[in-house]
Amino acid sequence: MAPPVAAAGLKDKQERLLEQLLQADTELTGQQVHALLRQSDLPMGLATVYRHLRLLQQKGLVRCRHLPNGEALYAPTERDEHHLTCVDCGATTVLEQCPMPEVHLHGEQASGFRLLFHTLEFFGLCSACQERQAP
Amino acid sequence: MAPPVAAAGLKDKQERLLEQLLQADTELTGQQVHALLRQSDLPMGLATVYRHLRLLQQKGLVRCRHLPNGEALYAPTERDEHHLTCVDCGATTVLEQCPMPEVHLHGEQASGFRLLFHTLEFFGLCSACQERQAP
DNA sequence: CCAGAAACGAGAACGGTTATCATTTCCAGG
DNA sequence: CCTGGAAATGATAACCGTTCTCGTTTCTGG
Repeated sequence: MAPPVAAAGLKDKQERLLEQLLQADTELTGQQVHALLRQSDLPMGLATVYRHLRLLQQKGLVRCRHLPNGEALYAPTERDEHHLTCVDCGATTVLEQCPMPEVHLHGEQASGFRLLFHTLEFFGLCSACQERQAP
Repeated sequence: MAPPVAAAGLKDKQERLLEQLLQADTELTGQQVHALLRQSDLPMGLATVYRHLRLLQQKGLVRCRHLPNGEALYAPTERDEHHLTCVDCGATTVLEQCPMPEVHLHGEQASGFRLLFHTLEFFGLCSACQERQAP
């Protein structure tokens, strides 16, 4: 009956983590997830956050991409978003639709691999950065 | 006439860097490039290597992707390779052919962006890691 | 040959991620 | 209910690749 507050340690932490990612409207860094959970009813240490984030990846539930600066961003796999990122300032735009709707590797190529997810990212210079370095 | 040795400071460092990447048969990390150049006839500092690597990216001549562990790998854009990476052990396989031969964003989506390159990476579990965690 | 600007590079600083390891939580049996 | 061992946890230290800083060197073209 009660809202999702006040409950404690009921849900598996992993579920909770995934939930957090689903709720967010953007990709989150490990630290951000940690910070959000920190002030929820089920806080968990940074180490645990990263541990489960990796496990979720191995289950194919979470996808992870890296910004030019090396930061890692996590998002639920079911959200099939891809991005356009400026190589200079790092600004990223979400692409409306996956330019590659249905790509699956030819079974053979993926010898033995169990495919979990893919990342398709585009890089370029945003107009601002183009101008800034044009003159 | 003389082999590429003994010459010095003739070529622009940036060209040299690109050359190094072209010669290599795999992607290289910034540190590896630095190390290689270190024992060539045109050594350059680590900072310089990274500086130019970024510039080359902005020119669309070099592509960069990140391994699950965050390391950055550089390769010439003209080498249109993509990979299959194990989320667990990090092992990567080169895909024979780009599963997405000709993708260009609809001009509109890339409002203002000047497209330089893309990275399409697949992630999964290699057979070894699948077995290791199966039992 | 000279002054100002751009490029360099050695080493310090950074910062996100991972490893450590002592402690706590689970659980299946006694 | 106890109990002992295994797995999970988390505070903190360690890592390590990358970026910054800043004094020095190299270019440029006047």
